[in-house]
Amino acid sequence: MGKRVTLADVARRAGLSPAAASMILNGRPDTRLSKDAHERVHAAAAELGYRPNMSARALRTDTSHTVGFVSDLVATTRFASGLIKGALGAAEAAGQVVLVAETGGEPEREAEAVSALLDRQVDGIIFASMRARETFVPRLPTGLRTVMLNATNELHRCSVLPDEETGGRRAVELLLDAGIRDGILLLGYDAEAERDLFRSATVAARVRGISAAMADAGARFLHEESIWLWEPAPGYEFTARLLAQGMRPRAIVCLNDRLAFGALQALGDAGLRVPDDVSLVSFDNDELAAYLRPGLTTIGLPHEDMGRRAVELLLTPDGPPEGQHLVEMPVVIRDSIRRP
Amino acid sequence: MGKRVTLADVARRAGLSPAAASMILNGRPDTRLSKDAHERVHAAAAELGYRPNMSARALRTDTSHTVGFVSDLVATTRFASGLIKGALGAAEAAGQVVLVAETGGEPEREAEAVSALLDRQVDGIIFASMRARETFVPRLPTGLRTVMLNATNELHRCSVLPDEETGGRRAVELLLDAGIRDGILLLGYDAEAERDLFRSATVAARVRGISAAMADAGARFLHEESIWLWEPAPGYEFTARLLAQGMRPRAIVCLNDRLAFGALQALGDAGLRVPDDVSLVSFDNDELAAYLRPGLTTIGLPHEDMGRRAVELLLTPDGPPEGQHLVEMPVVIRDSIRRP
DNA sequence: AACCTGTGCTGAAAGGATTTAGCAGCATCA
DNA sequence: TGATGCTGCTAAATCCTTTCAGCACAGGTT
Repeated sequence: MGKRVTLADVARRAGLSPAAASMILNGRPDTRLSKDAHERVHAAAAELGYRPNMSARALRTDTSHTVGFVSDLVATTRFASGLIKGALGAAEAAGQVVLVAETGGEPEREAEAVSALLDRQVDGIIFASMRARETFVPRLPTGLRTVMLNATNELHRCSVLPDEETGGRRAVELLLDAGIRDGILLLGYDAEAERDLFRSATVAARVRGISAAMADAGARFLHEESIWLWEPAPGYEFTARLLAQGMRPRAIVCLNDRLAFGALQALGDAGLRVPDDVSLVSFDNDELAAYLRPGLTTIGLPHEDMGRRAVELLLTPDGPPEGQHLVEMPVVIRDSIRRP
Repeated sequence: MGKRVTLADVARRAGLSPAAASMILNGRPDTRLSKDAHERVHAAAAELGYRPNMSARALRTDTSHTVGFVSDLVATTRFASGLIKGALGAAEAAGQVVLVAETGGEPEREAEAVSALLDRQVDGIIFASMRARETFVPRLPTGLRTVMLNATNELHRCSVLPDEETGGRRAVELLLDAGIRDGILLLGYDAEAERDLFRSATVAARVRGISAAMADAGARFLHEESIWLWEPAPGYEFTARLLAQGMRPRAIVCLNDRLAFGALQALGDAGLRVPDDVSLVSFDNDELAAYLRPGLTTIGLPHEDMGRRAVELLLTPDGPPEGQHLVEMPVVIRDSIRRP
């Protein structure tokens, strides 16, 4: 029953050919169809509630108004879903729809996912990564639009990344603005980490920004503690140990919120109050950061903005512009830095 | 360059008509094509790396091997992305691909999203909800397959829900198994909450299971504390107040992990140790639950299983079977319940 | 009168798969 | 010998949209 309305139905009702109706509905510029014809077609389309059949259109034009989103991980972190959410929003705004695939980072699944998307004639593919910065991408037909999201690739040069360097600067600046220049402890930087595929580029840039801001202020860290695993437990242990050694920092920069969580507990156990005795600033704006008391002031990862940006770049009329597109990291002020 | 391989190419190479090739590749049962023809076609397809054009197929058959996933919220909780992840996995296993749309729960966006999916001839739509149990669904063409995920709807009778009642029982049973029958405190139940659209059904079933298990064991709660906002701060405050009043529970059942987080802090501040002095069990298996020390023993929400299940139901050959399909909640044992 | 030039529109093909109807050849049967 | 049935395959229509080539007519030139 109730078959879908086709272009032919619209054309018939407007007393025109499907060809004319098609041109009019697509707003072809150079056509010579009368004003009257335009009105009749639009009226007919509206009255019948016509919606074009995307499969037919895709078959003919090889564009589906659909973008592919291939991610190594989807559910593990809020980061991943933030990227997707941003992408969905931008796609919706552009009248597109998003095909999502998860690959676990396995090249075979990735190749299969890409094939499945190409079978459906997606207009472009976003490759998002949660774990590796330089990311594997299967061979693709030339001319396919691609954007690397939180990732880079030799062959696919348009990528969207958080502006970690500026973010790093901001963290330090927050402390400086609070009048803290000395006695700052850095928690989490690991020279080894730079060689790690996962966070190498991220961490390097973040630390670069931190160092630059310190240097600009003519300040030096009281101590830099390398920590491999950025989780609450090590954060707790290292902080507790330093405190036990008699170190009395005025502030701690933690390279992520989970370390900060641990540090916060250790400070509490040592009878030190945040932010009165010690200020704390960290990175990521983890869900955690809002739960803690005091709430963590943190430099957030701009998940949604990045996802949004990726779609916008993908749909740029002339194709995605090459280059690293840096997205500003939000400064989330809570209560872990003392008021000046 | 390098145009895609079409069915006609395969047929030509196999020395047959496209019709024959189509039947063979689709494994039509009643056809009378020779064994030899079968082999030639499959060989040709493999050699050329043929992949069918889904748009063409969809145009002809009105099936796209694509499922729609319409969700009110995508990024807010791990719950949402877990549902998606599960759906993606099951879809991949079934050779399908997933079109995701987010609506914010707004009927207009929802209607638009559904239209966009129907334009692409999806084989069915999953309606997922994070916030409302009885969920709005726009009018749909008859015959479209639908599954409600973490939601219910009058007209669309196939839904997937967590088995909260059994989950509630499990929580209590964990305490009973640890030899704790008395001095149990219930934190979070709110009679008012039952009337709240969001978690009404969930909470009601959860509490029903808890009560049933207690009754079965002939046990009664030491105290039941209603808390409206299930966040760490209220968890802390209510627990601290009860302790200050001199209450000394042997165990606390928290209706979610965030409350438990607060309770844990309050217990610590009062000098009580978990699990030695007080055992703690809660719900949701929030990210938080693993971070805390001790790790929270919790009854998890089976996000991924639910997402997976929804796709499986959607693709059931005879259409999604009506009814409430309950998914078992996992018991996540950590260290917040004392060993017996 | 023949020739252009615009104007406003249409016919038909194309895109790639599926599916129905049916053709040719051969064997069987009466 | 003609009818019948089976086997193995193909021609052509169909799904719906887009797009190229071009038709018919009006009005203006030469």
